Amino acid sequence: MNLSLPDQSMHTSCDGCLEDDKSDVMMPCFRKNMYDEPLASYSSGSIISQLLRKSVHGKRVLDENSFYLSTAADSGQEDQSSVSSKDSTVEATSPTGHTSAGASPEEEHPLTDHLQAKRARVENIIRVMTGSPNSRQHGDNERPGREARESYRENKRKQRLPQHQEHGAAGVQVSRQPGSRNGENIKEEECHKLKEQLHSMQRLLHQLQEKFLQVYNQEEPEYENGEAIEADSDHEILEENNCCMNAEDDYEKKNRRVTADCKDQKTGIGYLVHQGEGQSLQETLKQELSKAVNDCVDRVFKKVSSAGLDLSPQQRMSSSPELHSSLSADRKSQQGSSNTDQPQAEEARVKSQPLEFYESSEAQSPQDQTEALSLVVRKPIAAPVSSITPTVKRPYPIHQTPFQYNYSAPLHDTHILEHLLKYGPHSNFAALSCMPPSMDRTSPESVDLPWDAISMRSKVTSSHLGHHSRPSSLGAVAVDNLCLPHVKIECSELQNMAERNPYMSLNIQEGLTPSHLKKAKLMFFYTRYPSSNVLKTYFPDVKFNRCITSQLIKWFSNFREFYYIQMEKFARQAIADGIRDVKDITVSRDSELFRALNMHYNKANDFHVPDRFLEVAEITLHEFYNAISASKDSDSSWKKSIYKVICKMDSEVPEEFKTSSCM
DNA sequence: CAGACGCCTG
DNA sequence: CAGGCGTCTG
Repeated sequence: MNLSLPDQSMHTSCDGCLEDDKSDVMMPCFRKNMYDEPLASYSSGSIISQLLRKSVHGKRVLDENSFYLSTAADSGQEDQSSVSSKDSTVEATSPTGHTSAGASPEEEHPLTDHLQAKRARVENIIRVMTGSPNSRQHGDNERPGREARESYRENKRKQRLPQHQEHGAAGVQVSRQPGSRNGENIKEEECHKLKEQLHSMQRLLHQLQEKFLQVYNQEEPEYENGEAIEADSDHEILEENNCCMNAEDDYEKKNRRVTADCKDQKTGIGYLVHQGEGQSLQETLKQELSKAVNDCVDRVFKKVSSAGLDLSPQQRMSSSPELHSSLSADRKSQQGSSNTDQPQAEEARVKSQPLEFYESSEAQSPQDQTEALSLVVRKPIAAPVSSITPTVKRPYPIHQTPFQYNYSAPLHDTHILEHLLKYGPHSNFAALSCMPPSMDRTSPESVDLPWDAISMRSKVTSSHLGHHSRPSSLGAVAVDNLCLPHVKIECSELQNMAERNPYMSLNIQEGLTPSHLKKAKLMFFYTRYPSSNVLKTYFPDVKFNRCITSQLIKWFSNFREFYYIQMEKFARQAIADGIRDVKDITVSRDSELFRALNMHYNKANDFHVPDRFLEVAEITLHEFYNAISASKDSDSSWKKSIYKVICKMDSEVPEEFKTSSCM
């Protein structure tokens, strides 16, 4: 298999947007922006400081109180550029006065001021996230451009939600005297701040979940009485956290109140914290926070979107600026600020978390589902969520709940919509299953929203619900979480593995997602007969079991089926066309055969099919032509010999495909 | 017997 | 693409 892959084999139309690094080239193949700046860029002791500084700098989202939800990595290149330009525009009208006030001063200030500023920023983030979105609209540029620190400190006390927040921050302030801290303490403080953020976000998640429940209850009143209150907490590994010990208890208590999703996120966080000797602890915490929120909010939007957004398939798959803007008409006006200042920082943040638990839902999916259930797990979000920065408002306003967040990278509405429209609302509404009983059930704006997701996975209920220790009162909604016992065991094992292995930050999937399918299809260009080991190698983010393996194998079997059908069809066509010599039969990129295949395996046409595939296709076509010409097709198993030939022509799948996050 | 494959079907 | 079934193999 000395199949040298053409240099451009992984080339894509959007290569210009990314660096030349090979691994980076992989991503654009799937129209994902996998940002290339490694986390190591933040190797300095205060990662969060840099992040926050960058967040503040040029964006002013904090002061703008306009935190928008966005998904990070899956934005198309065109999106990227369009967003950038938009952001630039917005930036011009945004309170740029803050920018200099917020960013530059602290670079020169001594450590004390620096830390205070950082703290202030974090607190401001929390404040903004917990504050009412209506309290201040983004557009109010005239917001005074006072010193950021002042502003933050002020807001810290005025606008933070009661309880934990104030509490935790006060604790920090009291116990930590600025100027007397060494690097470790700084870390601790940052960790603490992040935890405060987590608390805040968890509360917001809670609110979101309340919204979910409201909607749900209005749609599915039959479940209202028994809403599952998910187990308090199966795993609490946060005690492993070795920083911010004084906040730990409080943190733990609060975490117990959060939903299953939160718990999952928290578990991830806990694990990440556990591994937290790394400098990226703060970073990972931040990421997890963002992801947790994003995950929940995404569900909201999926739900909302199911209410009647009507997009053509093209639109669904499109990342076009048009759609982008059409779906978020108010985004521009509310957009906090520009990305353009710190694109690399955001990119780094995104890329630094390629395999993390941004999809808590996946971990809850029934991995050993029976065949009654579609094996493709709907992926809530195909892209990692980033942390705090740019601001993209969700296309749908969610009233009553002040969840406006900001995320580091542009979380494109289009992507969210694209995803949810393409795959439907993920059934993973695990959040609901552990909602606190005290829910506000009167959310008028949600009454009309259909809850398609509820029926989506009803197939599963028949077979596995009974196994769950706490039969879901939410019906199919929680089906994904109703893992079979052994599934649950595997989940636990996975978590244990994650806890034990500091390097295992893979966002292990409990099921195959459409992204995996897409990846598999692209892999088909290289290998038609992948072995189980190859599959396991190239789907490192998949928790393999018999079912998953079989599914993947089945996928490739289906791919082959289509492939050979096309081959036979075109071979017969060639014969019908009177072609006498096999050599007259070629397969080029212009060939109809290739176009048919490309359409099937590379629908988006964003992947440069390796030349080798064309060769194999041509050989296959020749085989079929020869066999048919020799009337071998009268034999019932005449194709077997062809299969035998073709199966030897697999080439090695590029390493890039091993990157689980590339999808 | 499990796993892999192919074929057929929906 | 998934299910189901039959076949083959080790």
